[in-house]
Amino acid sequence: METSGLGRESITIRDVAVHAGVSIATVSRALSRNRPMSPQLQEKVLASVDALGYRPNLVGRALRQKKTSTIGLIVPDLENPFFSALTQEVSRRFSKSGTDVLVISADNNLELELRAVRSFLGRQVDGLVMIPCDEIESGESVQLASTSVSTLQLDRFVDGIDLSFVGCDNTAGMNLVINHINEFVDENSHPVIIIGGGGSTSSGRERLQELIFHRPRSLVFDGNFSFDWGRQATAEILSKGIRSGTIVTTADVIALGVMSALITNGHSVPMDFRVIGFDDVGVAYLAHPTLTTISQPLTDMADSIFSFMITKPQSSQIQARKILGPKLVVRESSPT
Amino acid sequence: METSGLGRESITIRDVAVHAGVSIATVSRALSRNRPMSPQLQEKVLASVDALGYRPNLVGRALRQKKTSTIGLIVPDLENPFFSALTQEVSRRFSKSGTDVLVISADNNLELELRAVRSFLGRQVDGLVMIPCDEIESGESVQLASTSVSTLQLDRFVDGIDLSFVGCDNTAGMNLVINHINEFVDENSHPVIIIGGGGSTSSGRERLQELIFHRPRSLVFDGNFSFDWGRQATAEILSKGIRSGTIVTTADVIALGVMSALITNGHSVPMDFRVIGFDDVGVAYLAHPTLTTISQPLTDMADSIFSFMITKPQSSQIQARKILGPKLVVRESSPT
DNA sequence: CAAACTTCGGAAAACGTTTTCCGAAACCCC
DNA sequence: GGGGTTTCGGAAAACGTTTTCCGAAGTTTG
Repeated sequence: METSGLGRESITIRDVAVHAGVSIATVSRALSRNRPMSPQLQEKVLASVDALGYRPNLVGRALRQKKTSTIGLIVPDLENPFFSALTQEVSRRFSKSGTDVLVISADNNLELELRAVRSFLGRQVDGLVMIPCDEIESGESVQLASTSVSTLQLDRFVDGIDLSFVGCDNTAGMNLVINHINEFVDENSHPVIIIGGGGSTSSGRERLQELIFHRPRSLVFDGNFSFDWGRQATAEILSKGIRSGTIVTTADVIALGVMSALITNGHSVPMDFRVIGFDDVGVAYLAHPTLTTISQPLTDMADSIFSFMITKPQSSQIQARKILGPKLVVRESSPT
Repeated sequence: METSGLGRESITIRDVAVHAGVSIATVSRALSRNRPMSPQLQEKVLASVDALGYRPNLVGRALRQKKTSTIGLIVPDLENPFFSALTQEVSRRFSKSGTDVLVISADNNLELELRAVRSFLGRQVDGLVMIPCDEIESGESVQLASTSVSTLQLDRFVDGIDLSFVGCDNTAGMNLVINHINEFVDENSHPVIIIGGGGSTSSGRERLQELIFHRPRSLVFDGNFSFDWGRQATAEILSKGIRSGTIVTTADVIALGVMSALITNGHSVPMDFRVIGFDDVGVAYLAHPTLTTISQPLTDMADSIFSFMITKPQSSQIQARKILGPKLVVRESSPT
């Protein structure tokens, strides 16, 4: 009787078969209920499984079935609270159905993104969900992914690639913002300042475009989706001598950076500057003042991704796009 | 010549072998450089690999090698910015060495945590890193994990389990806080209010204990690691008629909730209440006022986890504990 | 130059499953 | 009770790799 030791020999289906005095095929069937079998035999096998504490080796199963019960999710940056919330939501949705979601953060880096795709493909994931880093440059990664496995784009898409997409309607979202600011902005006396971000992503571009379309005479800055960029852009604004206005951003992380910089420099929000974000991340409600923003339907997005994924055997010609409706949440940073 | 279609037949090592006119063993060797071979043959094989765009099936490899080049990471809650930052850091560290980190969020749920362990074990991960949900109740999960695979505890540990741990020195961290508040707290006139969280986790408990030990006469609240709990506790404090003091919390997320609630109710930080957090998540610097907190050495933690993991073949008797030193970061929320 | 190594490619086993195929037994229906 | 159908367990193939083992060359050595 060897008491553990370093012996990490795991029990296989064969051990169970021997213990129960049946063939391995029978064990497999008893567990998978793939074919009806006599109850007493089934019970005998299950008893052995229990006695030995057998757990199937999913690698072996995957090799045989050509199916891993796993999907990959590639996010640009886990530290952006919007993406971590979305990740959580997607995982939750899939875990209900028994498929695991494996997450890799590309760290906003195209090379890492491509590596992530390759890794997932090699691992034979059953599907791939990508939030592409770049509207153009991620083309290679997305293309590679989509030719080998059922692939979905989430939140952002790559230009010119015929591939299903799930995301929120950024244009509609920005129109809500426009309507909102129209309530207090007098075009001539009260400047609108636009701080974009992620201009090389589809969502960043869509949001920025819509803003500029409706407010063509605004001062525009473009950077990336980060706290720091918000802070930096604010410094520029202040250095131009601007001391009041409405600052519309394309993401909460930017808006939070903006508010932080404004307040640090002694300017009041919303008295001097109104600030508006996009995404409605958890901290938007926590900031001071609380941040007006556009709320994205995270749960709906996750649900859509899920149903697209399981009904994938559609003709690959018909690529569906699911665009979900965002909502305006007015808070202290931009009172009417 | 069939132009794609739905045919998702991937090329295997056999196809490469045929194309290059060699055996599959040779192809395998050419790719793995496992055994020296003549350069011209190697080149011929590599050319075929390129021509066909062959990528090895990692499932097949894993089955044969009994090794997946994969580790699992189980976090309690991805939406807590501390954990998402830590996750990113760990992933980054391992990806340098070619092993993928698969992440599952247990959603602060013991059942999901156990399921995550089982899933990872079935997937034959080479190692498992856990941030246990509960100091006691996670025992079953951690035990199960550690008996089957090389397992490490990160940031939190389970009581009474002999298993390596990497984390920061919470006691030392709280001592830094104590020293800091001693600079302005007069024991009798200026109350210290303690808002704990995660009392059923080792880190939450350690932090709270140390605080209570040094400030035994403080008002103490205990809840969980969340914005909402911070807000809720603040409401209680205010309802008791307390209008000033120093509020020490056991996590930034709590502290941010506290500040938010205080300011919403018209109380000033730091004039009326000083507030202190723990973790130094990104938003701590963004809040208003900026939050005094204890900074944890995330990169060092990831590095330690990595080196523990690769040098695992230590005798399982000698369980190492790596405790890293935290740093105090004084910001606007608690001036001296 | 024969004997003893060394080098290097290929055949085949192995990893742990699921599933196809077979054949034996049981059952049913006139 | 015999032919046909159904039921049900087991043997073996298959999934895509890596690696062990062989044996045929080539190379050294006394």
